[in-house]
Amino acid sequence: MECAIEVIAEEGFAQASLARVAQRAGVAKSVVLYHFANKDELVEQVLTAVSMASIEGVPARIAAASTARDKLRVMIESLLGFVAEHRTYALAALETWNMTRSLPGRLRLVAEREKGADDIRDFFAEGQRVGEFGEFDPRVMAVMFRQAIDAAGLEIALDPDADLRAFAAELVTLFDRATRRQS
Amino acid sequence: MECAIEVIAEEGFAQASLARVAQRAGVAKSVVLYHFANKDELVEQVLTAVSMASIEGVPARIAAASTARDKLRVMIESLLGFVAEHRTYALAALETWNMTRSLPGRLRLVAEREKGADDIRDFFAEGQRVGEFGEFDPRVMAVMFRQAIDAAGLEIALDPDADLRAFAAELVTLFDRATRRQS
DNA sequence: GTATTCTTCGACCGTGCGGTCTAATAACAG
DNA sequence: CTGTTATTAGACCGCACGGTCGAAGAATAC
Repeated sequence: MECAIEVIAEEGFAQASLARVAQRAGVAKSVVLYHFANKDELVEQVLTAVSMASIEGVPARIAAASTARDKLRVMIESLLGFVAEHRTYALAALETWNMTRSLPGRLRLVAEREKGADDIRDFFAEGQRVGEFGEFDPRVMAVMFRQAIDAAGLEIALDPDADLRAFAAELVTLFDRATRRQS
Repeated sequence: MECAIEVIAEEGFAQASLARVAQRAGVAKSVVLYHFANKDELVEQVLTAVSMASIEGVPARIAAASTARDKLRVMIESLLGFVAEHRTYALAALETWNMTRSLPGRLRLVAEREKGADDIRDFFAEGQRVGEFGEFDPRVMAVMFRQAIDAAGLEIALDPDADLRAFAAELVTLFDRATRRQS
């Protein structure tokens, strides 16, 4: 699995054939299929593992923040911190998700991701309810939040030396302004 | 080519084989290769055609706007208007771009897209220079602008009946706030 | 030590891919 | 009508893919 993630991240999802993954792991192709039943299962477990890893410890840090604005900052910094520290994982997640969207029969994964989006939307809605955020469609803001996280993955995909700390800081101020009250 | 765009948009880039495109066009596979040399050329021309179509008339409308904030609004509304009116084209562009990024040897196309990103970055920088925009990294803002446009494509990919007009309105206010002066 | 289970390997299979080639046909120029 | 060119169809090729299978080797249980 580790090897699968590496291949996807470094060579792209399209190049991540079972043979290529097996070669990287130093085993025969059939060994991969012995442990994973079929390729879809491999991909699904990769996606699950990566997304689990990406949000590890984030809920705790969010709970430690008192205000909604602070939680928002923590979320951005945590997620981009993960991308920066686990570039391979982040790239694999980006690649896999992009491909998964178009390939057929992956509705379960899409549904899961949408559920995560709902959580973020609810967070913005709650921030509005308590009066911290101004008026905006929380769903649209949630979509843009996710796009911002994905953008971090794109950054390191195009430039491995990208300064994600500065990028995160920019995103924090951007969303801070975008969620302000008053017109 | 029209058929290629349709297949990519409706069935996904991965399913858009030469045979599938030819079948859709009602011709033999070899006919496609007679007109396009190879698949890469087809993809490249599709991407070119779609991106040309997406910005058709946009420069004129931008020039008609006087302030930078107005130009920003016009850009968002124009691009999302295109997505709404030519969903097939927009979906094909999204699909193709996503795949192209990972596939090898497509550096030319990536470079072209990056040039377009530079233009948007310069637009934001100019807006800052004349004092209309506040302080932020124009490159990051340009990245998020592009992500916002892509988000529109994702919207119609997940829900064909998505209300892009409302989505555009939300984006306009979002970016309007994000580019405001003062902290 | 033997029987059983777990794991690995490499050969193999069917399929669909991008791409080539040949022959037949349609369009057209003189 | 004739020669030429543009266009089409379909058979074909080599390749890489996901996946299967049977035999051989490790581990483990008793």
